[in-house]
Amino acid sequence: MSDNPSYKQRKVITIGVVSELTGLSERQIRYYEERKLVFPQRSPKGNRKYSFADVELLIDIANKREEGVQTFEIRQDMLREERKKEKKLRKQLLRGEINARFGVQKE
Amino acid sequence: MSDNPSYKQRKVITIGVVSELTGLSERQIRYYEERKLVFPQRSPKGNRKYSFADVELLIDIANKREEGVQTFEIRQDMLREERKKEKKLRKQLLRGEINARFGVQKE
DNA sequence: CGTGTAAGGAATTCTGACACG
DNA sequence: CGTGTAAGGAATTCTGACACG
Repeated sequence: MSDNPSYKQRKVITIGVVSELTGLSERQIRYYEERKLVFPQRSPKGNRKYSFADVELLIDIANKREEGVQTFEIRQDMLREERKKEKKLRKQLLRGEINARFGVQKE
Repeated sequence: MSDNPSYKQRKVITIGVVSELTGLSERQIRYYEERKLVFPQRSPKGNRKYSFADVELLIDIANKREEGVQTFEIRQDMLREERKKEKKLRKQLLRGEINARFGVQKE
């Protein structure tokens, strides 16, 4: 009751901390954004803010880069994955499985 | 599998973000630390880092302050709560309920 | 392509202190 | 007691660019 699991998604971590957490340089992190692999939020004054999910994604990216995978390919794979998930979700929506899974919410 | 729920406890949020999240001024947040209500971690260069749990605690503190509760009393209540939980935990340990609850981990 | 670095400026954070009440 | 503020310095972050490969 009240334990919000969206901690993982909240964008609250500054780039310096992300750098420590991932072992990547700030330069690298910003570059991966340029290549559309990560999408930090911006604070009012323009500072980047990342989520734990972003941190994990960046670690995955770092691993792929070590294997020699180019940012371009990483992006392709990510886009494919996304489409796959969307497709699945659309199917579920059609079948009304969402209600079934979570129980029908009556206001 | 692999979804670490310790997001809530990781100290990664800078004081500026905590201020936005809680509505408290940085001055207030630092003062509550002085009064031993919150315990941020320090980065190598001395910057404070907070967890989501800290943020929630600070929100609770803010609510109590609005009700006129003094930091001194808030601290007392927190210490009492802690002792209560420790007592409970000690009991469980004696009974071996920990293993029962989580299943026996064999390395 | 992916990353390092120096550059200059703007914003952040820190501490210790004075203020008011 | 709890919080605001001005002060001065140190660390952070930002962008655009040049460099190497």
